[in-house]
Amino acid sequence: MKKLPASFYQRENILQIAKELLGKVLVTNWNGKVTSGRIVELEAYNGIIDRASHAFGGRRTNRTEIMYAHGGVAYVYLCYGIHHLFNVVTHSKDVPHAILIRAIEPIEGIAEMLVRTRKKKADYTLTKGPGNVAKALGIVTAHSGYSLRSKELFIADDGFVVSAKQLMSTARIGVDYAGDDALLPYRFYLKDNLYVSGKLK
DNA sequence: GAGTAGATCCTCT
DNA sequence: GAGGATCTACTCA
Repeated sequence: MKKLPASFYQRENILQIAKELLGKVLVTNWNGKVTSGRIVELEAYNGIIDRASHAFGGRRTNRTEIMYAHGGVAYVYLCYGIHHLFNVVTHSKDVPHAILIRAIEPIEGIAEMLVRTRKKKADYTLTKGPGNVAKALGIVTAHSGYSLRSKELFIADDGFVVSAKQLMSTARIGVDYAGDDALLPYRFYLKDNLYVSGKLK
């Protein structure tokens, strides 16, 4: 397990980063409770030219300020008053690129995830969907701005290789308000993975 | 199995 | 004062 270097996040091509982030392992370690999971679904938000992004048009507010930081930190925000959504900030300073982690496949600390999500048994709903990912990993808005190379929160490479056959891309979910930009194929996921959100087939 | 309402609160206008 | 990068549970069939 190797933590991804800062240089991984600070590249310019967010789609390239998004593809490479698939299959990596997201780990949290709050108060000694380790939970981790493999990233199986995510969406890219392509900065100021992306209508679906909070930073569209260069909007800069207290909330989105984190997106303008250098790559390699977390951007967490509250949606619908209930769900914490975890994003990875990429690119260099002042370019608000971010990648939303939509689903992971649990690896470590499943018992702890069950407690956090108040579920009775572990199934594919445990970490399916962005709201559940943050909940299972214990990520809340207070962690926004947190480094992804810290002791408590990081993304690592455990040698898992995503084959070209598994790599799927589609339009993003839940961004109908974004007009034509909602159609961009910026959502990436691993084919046939149970934890991928959206319609079950 | 499909469709929809309700939860619930921070952020920006 | 409105609405959102969502999820769950409940209804109805």
